[in-house]
Amino acid sequence: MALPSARMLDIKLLRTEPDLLVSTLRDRGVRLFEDLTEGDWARASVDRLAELDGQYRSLLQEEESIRREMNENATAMKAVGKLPKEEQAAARTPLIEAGRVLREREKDIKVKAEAAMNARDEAWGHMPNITHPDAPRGHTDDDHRTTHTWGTPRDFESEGFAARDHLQIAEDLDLVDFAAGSKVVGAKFYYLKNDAVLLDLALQRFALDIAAKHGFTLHITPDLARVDILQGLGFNPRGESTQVYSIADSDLCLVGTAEITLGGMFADSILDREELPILVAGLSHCFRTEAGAAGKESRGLYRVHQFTKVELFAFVEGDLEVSEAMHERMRDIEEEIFQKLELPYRVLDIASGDLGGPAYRKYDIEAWMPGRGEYGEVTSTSNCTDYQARRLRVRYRTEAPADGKKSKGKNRFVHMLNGTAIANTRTILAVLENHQQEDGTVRVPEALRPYFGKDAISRR
RNA sequence: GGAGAGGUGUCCGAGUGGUUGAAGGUGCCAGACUCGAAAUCUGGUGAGGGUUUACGCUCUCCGAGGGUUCGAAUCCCUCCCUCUCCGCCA
Repeated sequence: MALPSARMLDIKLLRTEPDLLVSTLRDRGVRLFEDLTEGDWARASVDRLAELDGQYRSLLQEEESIRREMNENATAMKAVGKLPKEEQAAARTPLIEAGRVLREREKDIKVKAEAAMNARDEAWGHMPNITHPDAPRGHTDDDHRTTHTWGTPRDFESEGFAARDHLQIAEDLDLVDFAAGSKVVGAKFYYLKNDAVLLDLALQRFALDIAAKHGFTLHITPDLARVDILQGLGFNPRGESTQVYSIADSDLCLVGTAEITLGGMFADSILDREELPILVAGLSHCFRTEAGAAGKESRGLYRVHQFTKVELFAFVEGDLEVSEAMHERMRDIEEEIFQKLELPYRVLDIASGDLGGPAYRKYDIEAWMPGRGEYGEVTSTSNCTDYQARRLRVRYRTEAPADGKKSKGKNRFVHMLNGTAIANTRTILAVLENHQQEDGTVRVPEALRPYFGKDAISRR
């Protein structure tokens, strides 16, 4: 399903809204060209893009005009068959000769046009999505806007004991085996043990039930996907600082999230409008290389190479009002989950520089993590508008305008949204740390007990 | 892993190297009939790109990529995928 060219944003924006693209690049801090990084690099980048686009289009027109001549030549050849037999040979000869010449010219121009297109798309492919007007602008973690908080972190001091971090709790209750993980696989792999196994499964089931309650169709997805699907969703498996594990001698990658497998489900298809919105939830394992992520957050379960996650995904009509409403809804579902788990959190409206390529707007939920004494990311939900849909060609047929005319509906790109229901390791971390008790056990929140089967996590 | 079949438009499904962008059906839209609906009948309906104020003109697309030819859905090569049967296996 190779794409003719990478069209992450509507290329027409380059001709109609260059200023919007300039501010997009500026807000996101995305440099498209290595030699354009100083001064008004954003403006210069868009100018160069426009130039590359112009070069391609003029070559394309040249190529098409030759094609038309070739077609005319072939049509003329057909007419020869109607001439008297003795005249046919004489009529054919010049046409065959003309056809040969045209074919050579076409081959030549085709190579040039293709090269021009690749040059344009190479740069265009790195153009990120435009940004929601209300999303904060900036490039550091301090630029995120806290929209609201929920719950109050416990005051362990007043409760009379010192909070332990999840590593300590896990060791005390024999819940995680990091040593075996690094021996058998490598650093940042782990085995869950004992009650942690049951907690992991309980969280999965708990999240799936909430997803189903909200109308999401449940899936267990593959843990691998093709490279072109990953690219369609805006992931870069080939980059040098990639987060993606690739399978040798194949075009497959281990998925870093079920966003990939869910989002790819309708690649290359035209949906009926009545089917929308399509809400799917997917349970998958997630694999991340975490290249260059060594540092203070690397201990324990916070940043690991493999975890299990329940992901929410939505395909909605290609209308900002619709997708923005769905985005709020997905964030609400995430909040519902963490409220039921009784975990204090704050919600961040992510700043432009940290949105990544596909997202138009992104909300993160950060749960309170007593072991670190700060909030840490546990979920993330993005409205990617039509950015991913363009590359994957996920469209839907709009209704014909009710004007009584014979005009029919147009095909439009859907808007695609994703969000975390539960990322297991980080949620386990938050549950252990927030609900630890003085006696060393961990209280299981009410909502989770039917799934966990007990009211406390304890040592076996 | 062995043997075979096939990949065509929203979907299903025809297709002889040259009025085939593609029969037929389905779906959809409009109209007729009807109190209304169903059924029936008539007509219209593929996608993407370039160009144009617009009407329009034009290019590409029949799994993907090459090749043969004046001309390829149709012939050749490579690859991918799907299905059926057999074997193996959780």
